[in-house]
Amino acid sequence: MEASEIYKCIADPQRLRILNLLEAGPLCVCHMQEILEVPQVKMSKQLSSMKQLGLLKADREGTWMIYKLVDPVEGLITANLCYLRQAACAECNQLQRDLTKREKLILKVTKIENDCPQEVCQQITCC
Amino acid sequence: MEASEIYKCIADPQRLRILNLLEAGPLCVCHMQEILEVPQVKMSKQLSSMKQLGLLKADREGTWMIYKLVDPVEGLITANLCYLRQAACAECNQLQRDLTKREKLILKVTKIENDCPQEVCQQITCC
DNA sequence: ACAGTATATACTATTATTAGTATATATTTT
DNA sequence: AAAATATATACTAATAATAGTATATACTGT
Repeated sequence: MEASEIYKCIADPQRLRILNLLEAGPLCVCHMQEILEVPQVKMSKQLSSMKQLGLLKADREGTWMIYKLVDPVEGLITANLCYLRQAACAECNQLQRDLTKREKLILKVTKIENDCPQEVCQQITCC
Repeated sequence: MEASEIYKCIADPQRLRILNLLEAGPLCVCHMQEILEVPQVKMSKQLSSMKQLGLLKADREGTWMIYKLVDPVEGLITANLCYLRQAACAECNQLQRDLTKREKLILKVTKIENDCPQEVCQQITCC
């Protein structure tokens, strides 16, 4: 895979947010959709293009589709996310907020609604 | 400056090559043009867009325009270049070749032709 | 002032990317 | 088998990015 393809992916704020979320752990489409507040089509199309690129993979769990980060370029994505999460720009702040939102959402669907994909709710570190 | 703008810049192989060259030291347009083997218009337009973005700055020296890297995002560009220069992809190999070509060109225009911008030929480390 | 060299810009044509609407598929539940 | 939920795709419209040709500017040396 060429480096420019990865950068092209990161270069879109929406896609960067997706990478940021998935770096923290697998998520299904509808939850990402809820966190990022985007229409379903857009989310689905972005995920499918990133999957085709080789940056993500997906497994079905019932009607849910669970997406995961692959990071085929040996740490390039991870290293950049690590940098961006503590950098100072509007986009970077958003990444941090998204992670917080992710935590809350997983807790809610797991503990309150009791309706969460296995692979997602397994991520809860403690109570 | 937003992160996505920098990534959009890096995402173009040609622009990445420019950043890679300038990270090694200032260069004038015609020399970059010679190393990258691209038409003058293309080089000029890319440089001007990168300058407008705030990634580069330029100083005139006679008829030459000397471009320099700014790296306003505190190490983000440098860190990625550092990574890419030793990574394994076609684009990454090109970066290394460009640096070699740069060395040779600077030596040639300095020592043989004796016709090199001050700021450029100052970079020669030793004989 | 003129010719030569280096660089930049305006304008146009071409191609790539994104967004939106509608519809389709896959799975589970009833 | 029908309804509900989650996700994906086809198609079209809109927008952005790139490339190319021609021309302009800026400086130097004669």
